[in-house]
Amino acid sequence: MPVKTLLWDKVDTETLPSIAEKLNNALREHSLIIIVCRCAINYAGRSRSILPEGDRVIMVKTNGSVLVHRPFGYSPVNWQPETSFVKFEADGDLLRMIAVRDSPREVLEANIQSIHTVMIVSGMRDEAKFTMYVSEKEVKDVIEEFPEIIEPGLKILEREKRVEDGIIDFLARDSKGRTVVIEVKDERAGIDAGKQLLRYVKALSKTGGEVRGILVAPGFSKGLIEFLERNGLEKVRYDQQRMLKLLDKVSEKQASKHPTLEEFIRRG
Amino acid sequence: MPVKTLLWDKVDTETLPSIAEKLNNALREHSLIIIVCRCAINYAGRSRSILPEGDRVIMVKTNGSVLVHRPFGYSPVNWQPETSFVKFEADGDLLRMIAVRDSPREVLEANIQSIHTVMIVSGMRDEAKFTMYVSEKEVKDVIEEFPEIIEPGLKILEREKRVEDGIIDFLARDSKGRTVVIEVKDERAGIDAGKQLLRYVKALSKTGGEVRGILVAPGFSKGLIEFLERNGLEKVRYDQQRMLKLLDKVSEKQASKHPTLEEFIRRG
DNA sequence: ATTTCAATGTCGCCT
DNA sequence: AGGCGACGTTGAAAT
Repeated sequence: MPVKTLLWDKVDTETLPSIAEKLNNALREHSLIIIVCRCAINYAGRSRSILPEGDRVIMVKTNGSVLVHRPFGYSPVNWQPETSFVKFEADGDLLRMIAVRDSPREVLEANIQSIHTVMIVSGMRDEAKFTMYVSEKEVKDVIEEFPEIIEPGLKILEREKRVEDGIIDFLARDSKGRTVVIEVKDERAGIDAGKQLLRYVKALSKTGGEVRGILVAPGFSKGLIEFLERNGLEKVRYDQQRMLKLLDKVSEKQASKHPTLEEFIRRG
Repeated sequence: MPVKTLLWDKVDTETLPSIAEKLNNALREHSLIIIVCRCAINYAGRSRSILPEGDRVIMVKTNGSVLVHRPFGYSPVNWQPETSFVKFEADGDLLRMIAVRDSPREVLEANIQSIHTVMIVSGMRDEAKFTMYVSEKEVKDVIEEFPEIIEPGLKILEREKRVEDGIIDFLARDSKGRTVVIEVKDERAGIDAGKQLLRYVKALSKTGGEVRGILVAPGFSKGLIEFLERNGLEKVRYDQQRMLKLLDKVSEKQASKHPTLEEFIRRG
C-alpha cells in the first residue's frame, strides 16, 4: 500500500460537518492528519493551560497522539500522548478537535476558527530500527587516551590482548600495582559481559597475584549488577555525552580528526 | 499578510534541483515547511544516531528548528533545536536536508529518497500568550481547606478580610498564637507583592502583638526574595501539580466538583 | 501497573 | 556562557 496524501487547500468550499466527518474517517483509518489553522487551545489535566487564537500546525499521528505546534519554538505548545481518544466536531462557525486521555485524565481542545490547509496521509510505512551510536572502538580510543576516567592512577599496559579464551580489551595496572582486566561495551551490558569478564579474570589469576576486573559500559542490567557483586567484579558507567566530548580531545591529540557525519555514516 | 500555503502533490514532475531551490527559498523567507517523504536520518552531536529508510514527516519551523516524526509515537525521532542553519540540496537521486547547529555542534541529515508531499506555509501569525493556569481563587480554596500546607498548626481566622489598605487574603494564627497575614499569588510574585504584604503587616502591627507575613506563590523574583528577607517576611512556594491534586480533594469535600474544561474555559 | 533512572531531555532563571 | 531546578517532563527497564 503506497503512501496516499489527501490535500485540501480550499476547505471553505465545504461545510464544517462534512470536514469533521472526513477528519473523523481519517482518524478511524489511523491516517496521519496535519491541519494548518487558526485556533485556540485549551488543556486541562496534570496542569491546565490556555492559548488564545493564533496560526498553528496540528498533527494527529497514527496512534492518536496529538501535537500542537506554533510556527516558532521547537517543542509543541500543547500535546496529548498516544493513549488518547480523538474526535472532530462542527460547532457553529467552529471546528473543534477534542483529544481525551485516561490515567491521567487529560483533555485537549482545539477550537479551530479557520482552516488554512488539511493534509491526510495514509499508508505510511516505517519499520526501521533507530539506533544511538558510539562505537566500541571509539570508547576504547578514549579509554586508551584517558585511562583516569576509569579510575585515578590507572595505567594501560596492553590493548586488545589475545589470550586463550578470547581478547581482553585492556590489560592495566592500578595505583597499588594490581593487575586490572577491563572489558568495554558500547551498549547496555547484560549478564554475558559479566561472565566474559570473569573468565578473563580467573584465567589471569592463575598466573598469580590479585587481579581486578572492571566492566565499562553505558549501562548495566539488573542481573549483571548482582553477578558482578557476587563475583567481586567492578563496573564503571559512562555516558555518551561525556564520551563524545572526550573523543573530540582524542581526535585533537591524534590529529586523526573527529569523524565527520559522512565518515560516521560510511562506517555504518 | 494572510496565511498562504503552497502544496505539491506531484513532486515527481519536477527536477530535484528545482525542488531544492524552492525549499531553500522557503527557508530564506522563514516559511514553515512540512515534507512527507521516505527518508533515512543521520544525527551527530551530543549523541549520534542512525535511522534507516522509512516514511516520515519532516517539519522545519520558521526559526529553523527541525523535527522528524515517524508516523507513530509521540516525540520526534530526531530533531534539531532552533539555533540551526538548514539547507536542502539535490545529490543524484536524493534530496538531502542538512541542519547544523553550533554550541553544541550538531548535524542532522535527512537523505530523502522519495517525496510524497511538500507543504510550504508562509505568513503564519501567532502572537498569543500561552498561560499555565491555576486561579488565585482555587489556590485560596486549597489553603482554606488545607492550611497545614503553609505550615503545621496554622489556623485560618478570616478569608479576604477588608482593611483600610486593601484586602488581606488570609488572616490566620500560628501554633504559637501569633497573628499571620497571608498573601496569595497565582503567578510568579514580584516586588509589588512583597510591598503589599509589608503594608498589611505594618498596619496590623499597630494594633499590637507580633505579626508574621507569609507570601504564598508558585515562584518569587530575585528582588522579591531579598525584599522579604530584609523586612522579616516569609515565603511559601507551591507547585501547580500539587495544588491541582489538592484542588481535587477540595472539590470532593465541597461537592462542588472539580471544574470541567468547559467551566474552566467559560471563566477565562 | 508501578517505580526508578537516564535523557541529544527542554526550559527558565540566575550567576 | 555555565549551573541549578522544575517539568503536563518523556522513555525505557525492572519490580
